[in-house]
Amino acid sequence: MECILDERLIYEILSAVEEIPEGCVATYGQIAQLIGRGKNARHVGKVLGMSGFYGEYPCHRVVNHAGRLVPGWQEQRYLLQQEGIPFKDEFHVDLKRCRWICETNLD
DNA sequence: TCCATGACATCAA
DNA sequence: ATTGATGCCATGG
Repeated sequence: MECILDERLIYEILSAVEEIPEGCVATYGQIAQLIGRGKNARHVGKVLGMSGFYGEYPCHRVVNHAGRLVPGWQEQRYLLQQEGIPFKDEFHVDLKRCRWICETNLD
């Protein structure tokens, strides 16, 4: 298996994602900041895209800054609704109400 | 090294 | 809401 990204980065990202509590969602940028890499938001998405290869993670609880769901991944909406995540419309969650507030992130 | 790509972020129209 | 520009950083050709 060719290394896609630094093993450490992958570990940090997946660990952070695993911390997202049920009923909450986090943004890519938020996860990036959580692991001390605010600039690497894009890598978060990249890793999540292969998260299934590393194990099972609640990657459906990660959305972009606008609260938009992953383009092309229909099942995500279903999964989030099962957890009671509030939606603004078909493709956007209501970040104001379900954004994960993490102390590590608040500092 | 240069260029393209990506489940992104932020700001300006 | 949508589009474009810019920033960011790792990976791959």
